[in-house]
Amino acid sequence: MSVQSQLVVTLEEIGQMMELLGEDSYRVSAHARAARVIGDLTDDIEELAKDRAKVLAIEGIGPKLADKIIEFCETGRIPEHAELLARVPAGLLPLLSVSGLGPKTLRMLWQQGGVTDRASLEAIIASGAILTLPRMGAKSVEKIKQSLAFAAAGGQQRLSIGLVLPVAEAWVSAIEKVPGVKSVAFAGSLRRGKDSIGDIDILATSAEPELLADAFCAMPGVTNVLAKGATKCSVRIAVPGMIGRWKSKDEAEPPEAGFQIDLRVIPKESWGAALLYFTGSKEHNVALRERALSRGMTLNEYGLYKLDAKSTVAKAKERDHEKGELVASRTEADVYRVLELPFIPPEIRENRGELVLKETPRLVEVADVQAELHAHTTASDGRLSIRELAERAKGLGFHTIAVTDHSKSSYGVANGLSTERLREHIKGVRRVNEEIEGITVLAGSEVDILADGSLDYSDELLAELDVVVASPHVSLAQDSETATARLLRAIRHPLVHIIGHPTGRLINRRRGLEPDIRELAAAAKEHDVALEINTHWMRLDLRDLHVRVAMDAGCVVVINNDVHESGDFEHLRLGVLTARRGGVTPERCVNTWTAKKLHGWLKAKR
DNA sequence: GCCGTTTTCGGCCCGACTGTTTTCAGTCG
Repeated sequence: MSVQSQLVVTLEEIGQMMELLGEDSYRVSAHARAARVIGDLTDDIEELAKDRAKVLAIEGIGPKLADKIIEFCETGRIPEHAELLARVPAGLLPLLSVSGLGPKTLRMLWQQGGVTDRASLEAIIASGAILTLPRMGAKSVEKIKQSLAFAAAGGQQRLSIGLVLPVAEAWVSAIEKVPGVKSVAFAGSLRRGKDSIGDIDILATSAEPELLADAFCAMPGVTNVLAKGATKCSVRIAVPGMIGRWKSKDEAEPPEAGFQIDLRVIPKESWGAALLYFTGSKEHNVALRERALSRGMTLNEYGLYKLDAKSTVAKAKERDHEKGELVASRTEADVYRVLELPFIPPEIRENRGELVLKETPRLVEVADVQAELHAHTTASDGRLSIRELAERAKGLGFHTIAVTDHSKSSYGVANGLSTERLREHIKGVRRVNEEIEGITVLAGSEVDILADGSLDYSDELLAELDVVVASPHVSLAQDSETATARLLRAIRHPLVHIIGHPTGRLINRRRGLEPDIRELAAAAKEHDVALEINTHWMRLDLRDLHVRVAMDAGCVVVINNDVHESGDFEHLRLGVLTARRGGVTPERCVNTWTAKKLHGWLKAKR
């Protein structure tokens, strides 16, 4: 784990332990916020820590937290963390993530019920002793019991957006068919395009809210109704945790994940305010509400209200919005406009600097993508022939498709091509390119970056190819320093155009390499190499924060579907969401370029 | 513990639902 991730965990734990000790909630949230901003940092925290002023410049970091952060970077520890660990049973911390168990309840269970970990919690539930504790009735205990069982079955994990998006879309269509329903949309992290999703938030307007609530809770697939009210319902459904080619043959079918769907029914005049509110992120919302307050307004999910002259913050606190004049609520854009902001695309609503934008950024869109530069055929481990691949790409309106089958080291796992087979394959690609009209078919390779950073084919052979995608496939547990050196060597190779799925991570399955992305991005900029955003739902690699680093460094990216079969082209939207989260504009994404510009870029390395 | 176009002290976003309560605390998003 990098120093940055270790620091994030340490700060989070300090906050959690303070919370369990019942300390001031603002100190608790200061630590939680610090953990988040450190986690989001695209600068090297160890570098920053050498200059106290730079640490203090981080939003939400004051003198005390700055000292703790610097001490951690210098010594690898924060004394306060150890002191707290001596006072709080370590076994309590994981219980905080059990749904329905909050800090107050856990603290009470600890101090009055002797609970110190999961086992002791289960014991007082089994013995019935828990029922004698304050606010612990039969229903509450049953909920805790269920949540524990649910967590033990692995039910609380986030799932890849690629698995969740189709489920959410199916639910939206089902809800649209309920009588009385007017508008339906999903919001939350799904709308923001995060790579993994914890639950689905759906927003609806209806002429008959009660009917909708009943219908929603009775939908096929619902395994559990968690809450049901007039405007808000929560249910749990089952979602397969894994599908497709990433499951090894001897692996048992993974358990279905219990997944939560929240439905909010709102008046149609509040649509924009509600969509804004439920899309989040929470941090973006908090920042918006603070902005509203500073302008004499208050924002909630029903609208933006102007407080009259004398009623500023004090009036807002009375939660009496009847006295305020509604100034915006119908569309998100209306709310932003009154707050003197441009429309902020959902993907960048993370309170990572988007509130200083003067105009809406023109982020890359699915329709901008005109080329695929990473595709496999039956020559290695793909399902399509060269021609089928080219026809499919042409059907999507692409001007260019690159055939990039695996290289020789991947023979065992992906039927990688020997030198001889690649030479034959190039001829086959050239032939199809001659025969087909309306699309350029390029000869390339997804060449393995070996453990030491060397490439899997000779330079002489690579020079015959139009496109070289260099990717790591093996030795994905290397330490950070080795991984950085390995990838830097590939970036500096004069014949390489693209670094494919740079970290090799698989969502929920494999951590992958943890190279210094800042160094890679700087080198990629210098050598004009594109870093790939691999769109496969299991990869989404580069991930959003890495993309942001790449954009900050001034380098270019490519959004590649890593096509193995026809359906893989449909992953494009996932990669585009990730790119947008990283702030990618079309001019910085090589496969949105015209054929002339893209081909010129490729030829510059030949 | 942080922060400042009314503040260097006194604030810190807002609302729905549940369960255990006779008016609200806790959790969640």
